[in-house]
Amino acid sequence: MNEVFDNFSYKLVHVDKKTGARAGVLHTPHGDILTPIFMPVGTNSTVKLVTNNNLYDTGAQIILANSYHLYLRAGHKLIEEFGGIHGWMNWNKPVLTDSGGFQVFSLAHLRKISEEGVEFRDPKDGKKHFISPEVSMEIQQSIGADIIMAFDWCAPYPCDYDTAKEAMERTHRWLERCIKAKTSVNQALFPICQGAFYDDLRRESAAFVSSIPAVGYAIGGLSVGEDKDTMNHFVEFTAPLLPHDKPRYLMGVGTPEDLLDGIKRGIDMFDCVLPTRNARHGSFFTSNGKSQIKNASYQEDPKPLDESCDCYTCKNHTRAYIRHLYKCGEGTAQALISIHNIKFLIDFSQKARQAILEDRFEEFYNENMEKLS
RNA sequence: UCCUCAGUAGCUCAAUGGCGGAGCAACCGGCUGUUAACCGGUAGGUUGUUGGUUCGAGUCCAACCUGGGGAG
Repeated sequence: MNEVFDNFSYKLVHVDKKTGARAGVLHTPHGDILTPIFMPVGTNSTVKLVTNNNLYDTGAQIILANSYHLYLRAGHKLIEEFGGIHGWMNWNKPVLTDSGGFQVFSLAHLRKISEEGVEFRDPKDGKKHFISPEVSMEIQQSIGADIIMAFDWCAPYPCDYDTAKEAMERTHRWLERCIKAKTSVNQALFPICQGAFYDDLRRESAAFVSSIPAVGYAIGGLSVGEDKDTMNHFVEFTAPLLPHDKPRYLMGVGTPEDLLDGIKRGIDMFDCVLPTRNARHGSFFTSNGKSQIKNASYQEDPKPLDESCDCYTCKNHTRAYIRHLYKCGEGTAQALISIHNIKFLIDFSQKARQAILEDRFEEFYNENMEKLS
């Protein structure tokens, strides 16, 4: 089993004395990742509206792509012919692919689940496709990301106990099938803890996934519509049940506040569509909370999006200019805000890391939570 | 000068003689392993003007004003 992990290692560098927040280094075949880290999402093998050079400039250390979307278009076999996702998109840093498990949740009305797997209808043309743990592994191995995710059943919120239990147990059986189907040694398969919003299920799922040797472990099924207190409870409850010496990935999270809350509770990796989706919708992060470039108050504002940010956008452009572009429907505005939002979250995760290394994460947490609210 | 068509929210247009609406623009908000450059909310009116007919007029009648088209 060990040879599977030869190309990966994780070193827990420091644990903040007061909070237990963690700083680490995850070594992958395409480079090291300094945790805690925010990972931008590039579903279709591009972080929407952001070119690679701009993405490198944000300090992105690893990006996500999606198996389901790339299987439908352009096709995982084609990507494999282009040298896997790194060659395909000419990105030389680590990549993580999601398994399609989130689409069990997000495309709930377009899919049918069975023990064997999930039948999806393509939202674009209605054609049926069947994805099983084995198919997901095949897709993800062709795509060739450094980190691949188990094919899971992400349950909705709210979710009754019986369904939550069924989703969790099936996720566990599917995990075993993923492990059996996986043959590549240059990819780390992360198991996913499910269990919806029930302590006993979360405990059982955390114990199950922890019993399986892996480079890192994910917490799935959160940030699916529940309130913050609920999410924080289940992160706080679940994270300590996962192996202490392995990275913990909280899937689909989040906002700057969510990063603070997650890191405080022992999370090491985050991904979220918010920085890019919100950018396309005109919303940007600042040290003092999010705002909307559409607001009339920015019409003549000569300041950058965030005065304490040194991203390409903030170094070069004013709020007035970006607002003008946005109101004119110029995609450049969305691209500029995307760059800013991504760098903002990555910087934020790395500042948190520095605070952890210096045993001052609690102050960092309090100070930023105050400013962001 | 005459004929003709039109005039309703910032814009483009709806509304049998019976509570004046929509889309866009404006303003504001939401978005969490992307079906999302999306979704939602708010505001916005002396229906060109003045008279008339009518229980009741954006709607019918008259005059005028403004604009388009045509004739001379």
